[in-house]
Amino acid sequence: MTQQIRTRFAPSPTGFLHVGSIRTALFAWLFARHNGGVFVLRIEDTDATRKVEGAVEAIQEDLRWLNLDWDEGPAVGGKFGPYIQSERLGNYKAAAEKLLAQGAAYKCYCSQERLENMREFQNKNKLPSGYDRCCRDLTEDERAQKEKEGITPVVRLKTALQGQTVIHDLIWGDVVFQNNLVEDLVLLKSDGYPTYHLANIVDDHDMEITHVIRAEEWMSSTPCHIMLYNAMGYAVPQFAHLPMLLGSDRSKLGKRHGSTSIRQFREQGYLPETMINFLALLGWSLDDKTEIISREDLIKHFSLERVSKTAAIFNHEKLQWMNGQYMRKLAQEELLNRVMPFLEKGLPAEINRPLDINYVRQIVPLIRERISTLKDAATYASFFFLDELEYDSEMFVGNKMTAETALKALKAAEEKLSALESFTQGSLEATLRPLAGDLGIKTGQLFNPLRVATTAREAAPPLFETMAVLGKERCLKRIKAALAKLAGN
RNA sequence: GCCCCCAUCGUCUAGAGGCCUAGGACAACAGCCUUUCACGCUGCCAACAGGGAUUCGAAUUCCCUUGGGGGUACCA
Repeated sequence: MTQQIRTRFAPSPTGFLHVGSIRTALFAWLFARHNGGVFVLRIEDTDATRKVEGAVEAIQEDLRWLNLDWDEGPAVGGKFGPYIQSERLGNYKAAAEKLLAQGAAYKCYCSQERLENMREFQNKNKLPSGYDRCCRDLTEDERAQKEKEGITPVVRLKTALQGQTVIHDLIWGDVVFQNNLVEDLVLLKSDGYPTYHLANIVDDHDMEITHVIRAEEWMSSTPCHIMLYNAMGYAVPQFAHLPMLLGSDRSKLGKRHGSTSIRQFREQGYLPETMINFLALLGWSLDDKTEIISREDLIKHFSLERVSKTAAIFNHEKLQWMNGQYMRKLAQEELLNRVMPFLEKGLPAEINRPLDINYVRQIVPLIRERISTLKDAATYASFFFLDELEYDSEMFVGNKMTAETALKALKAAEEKLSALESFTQGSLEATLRPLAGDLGIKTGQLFNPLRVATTAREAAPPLFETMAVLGKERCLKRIKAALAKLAGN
């Protein structure tokens, strides 16, 4: 019986979750689920200055939206709780004290100013960067002196000065670092909070995390983490560093690249299943052809071996295409339910709320092939709801068309339609198609002005279905308005 | 500057020495379908960064160059 696999996602509550973080969460979650393991959510709020109000709740909401469930963490608890680091401060302090006592760490009294000067000097003289270990070998007297001066020290790790540390990464293989280049990182800040480095190691150990799955940007501090594990007498977990997510200019995906928080994608009308599928394929692939893959298959087939090492650019076009795929795959009623809130929110203010769901139910099949996000529905379908349409008379005069033919066509259509009892796709087509012939014009020459009259759009769903949904009264009213507009020009 | 890493079509990727005249997808382009727009379908453009080495044989192994990314905080 092998050890139960436990992974965690450990975001800091500094705002809405970034899609890159979500990708990390997804991979950690998939790895746990694939292996029948445990997925832990832990909040890393050790930077008091960056904490954002409500972020802890927002993180959970986004994860729930994506259906990435956690077995232990905020809201669900667990035997290793609490899962919020600011509630575990005692643990880190104890760890720091233990390291201090065994001589594996030391107090550093250097001022910010001195550190800045040091960095500048190092850079200028092409020296390796890192703390110069000024306080590492302070004598008892020197330390007493500093304390007397009232300086609150930080605690730094006493890293090995020689030899090398090897990371056995599940994705990158063995990566070797020279120990003398590993910095004496700060473990405990002067405000009493731990840094990420300390808190992370202590919690991952206490929470029995077996696989640390995190972003590539953590690679370079991993040697230090390994030293920390060793100094604490902890077993070193397995590491898997995920390749970066880049923006279109190949730099770290950030605000400059448009939407980056998962919340923004949600608000733009992307489906959670799209986001999961899309993100899973950023750095992982099943084979040489699979693009659309279900959550179940993802769990079934996910493996770290198939994670690539190359950073990936976030491709919005492909995401949009994929969202269209998922939207079209949704059952009619399901799509209706998802679209409703976006219509309620996105339709022009003058339209009466709440919307009639039975009316929207007729509209959804007409627009589903024509929109690629839920949000698109509001702009695309607004003409179904508006009382007064705004016509651009140019639109009536399309290819091989004059205002006169358009006027003639609309006039004739109005008469025919007024007399029509049943207003269905079939009856409309049966009435209007022959009419074109009677008028001696092509069907397009009749249908196009009619489309513009009833929708005020050049691109709209199929005419007869659209008119049937709009209903006789609305259609006639719009045709009259169009006629007036045309006559006026 | 210093440390670490990466390198296949514009983009996401398949490829773990002969199956590769390098496959799939998005995008682009050209068609078909069609009352518009879409959807769908068909076709097409397009890549192994460069140079050495190993080998009968290299996209696949090694080295160098170049390019790119990440780190270099009392942030995570």
